[in-house]
Amino acid sequence: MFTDFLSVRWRKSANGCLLNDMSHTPGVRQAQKQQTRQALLDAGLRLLEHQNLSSLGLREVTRAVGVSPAAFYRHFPDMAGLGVALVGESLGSLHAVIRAVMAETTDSAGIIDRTVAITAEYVARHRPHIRFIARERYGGVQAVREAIAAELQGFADEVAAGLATQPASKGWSPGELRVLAELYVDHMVMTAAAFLDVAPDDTAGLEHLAHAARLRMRIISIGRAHWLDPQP
Amino acid sequence: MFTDFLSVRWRKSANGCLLNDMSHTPGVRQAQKQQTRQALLDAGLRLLEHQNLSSLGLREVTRAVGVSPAAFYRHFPDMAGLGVALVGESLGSLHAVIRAVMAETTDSAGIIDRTVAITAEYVARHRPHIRFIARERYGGVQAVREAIAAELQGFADEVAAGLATQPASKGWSPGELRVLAELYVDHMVMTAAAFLDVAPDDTAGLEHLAHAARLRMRIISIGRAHWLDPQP
DNA sequence: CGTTTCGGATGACAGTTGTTCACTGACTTC
DNA sequence: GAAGTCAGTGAACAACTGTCATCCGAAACG
Repeated sequence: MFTDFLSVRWRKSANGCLLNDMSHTPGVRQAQKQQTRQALLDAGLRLLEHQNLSSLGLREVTRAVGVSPAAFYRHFPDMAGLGVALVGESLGSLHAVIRAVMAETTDSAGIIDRTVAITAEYVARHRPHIRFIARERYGGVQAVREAIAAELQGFADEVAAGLATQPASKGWSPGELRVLAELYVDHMVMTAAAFLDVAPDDTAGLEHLAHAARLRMRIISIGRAHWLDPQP
Repeated sequence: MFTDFLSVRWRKSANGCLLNDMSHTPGVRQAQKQQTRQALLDAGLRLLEHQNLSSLGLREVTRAVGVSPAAFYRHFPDMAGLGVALVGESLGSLHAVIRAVMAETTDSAGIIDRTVAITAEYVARHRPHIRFIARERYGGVQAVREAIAAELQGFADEVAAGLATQPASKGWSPGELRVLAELYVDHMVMTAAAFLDVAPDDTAGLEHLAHAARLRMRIISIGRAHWLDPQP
């Protein structure tokens, strides 16, 4: 009954875009499949707010979704598989954000304020995702660790490319620029993780953390500006 | 039989130091207890190299030690209890190291080199402990997370106190100094975690990481030196 | 010496887990 | 409209988990 209702809903939208991207196996079947796949991901993420991926049970997830344990295998080979999928979901949308921030041409103080503000907002909007990333970055599941590391390296690549175009990078070798980019990325992760430790509605605590984050970025920024000065 | 052999061995050493420190309940009994307690900690740490604390089973640990599952409760109320004990064991000895490094009076470049070298050596010598800290810092067990956070805050306190005595800190407010100290501590943790990702015998990789760590510290150090410069 | 203390062993308890299997029935394709 | 695909089911499997009441025997104590 319920499934029927959903299938009709999905058939309509499938009719709307019949011959768009995927040629064969189009329509209701795949839509329903991706729907329960997404339900598994959502339930997993929710359960992971208070435990580690390595202690999250397969049955626990399927029970939360309301499907049989065996159904899990139609979507992921492992719990590690669900983990890597969650990494993509958590960090995938950040590439565009980073590119946008790096493309802005403002003064140093302005870009620091904006970076911290965007980080705070992103954490506020995707709390469980960020918590998952922080928790599993050095967690017990190798595949997930590697997926996160690859994603963060991608971020560092983009930041390094952005830094290279700035006039303030004159005199920096590519290797040094890469280290600076990684420092910025690690600082962003560190700040995001710190935001997780205060309640989402504790505006005073959040502002305190944001202030500290801006201060740290300013120190790094000043160090970058005086990098070529004669050393004492 | 095996227990008998051990008890005789311990009786001898207990006779050697009969009336030393603890007045009552002295000797063999406590020594044996602390011995298996340590065995539990060691086995736990070894098993935690490839998994998370929240997925580590009580029976798994006792099996590795060779004692019955019920014996675990004589030493820890929980697996979380074993976790907090491991935090103390991992980070306790670092306070002295940090104090020693902060007390040294060398030039900025020298202190950076030494800090990175000491970090690398400490990681090399206590690999499983550091891995445990990195893994559980944002892990799924609240008590352990809090224990780690408390220990790291203690480090930041000591670094802040050390920075306050340096002439380079003129013009810094206590709050700003505290942020700087936390930045140094976080950077140390970040560097230590990075060391874990390369093989212990990969000297080239280790030197590459150490080089990057020195570079990052130099950026921060320069930023600190020019903190009071008029901003452009 | 006898008595008490207590670290550890034993065995059982009720749950839970991951994985596999044949299967059903709605969607897809010809 | 018949044939095929395939997401999801239900049951069963062996293995495992944390916790408990109970007992044992060596160390500690008077």
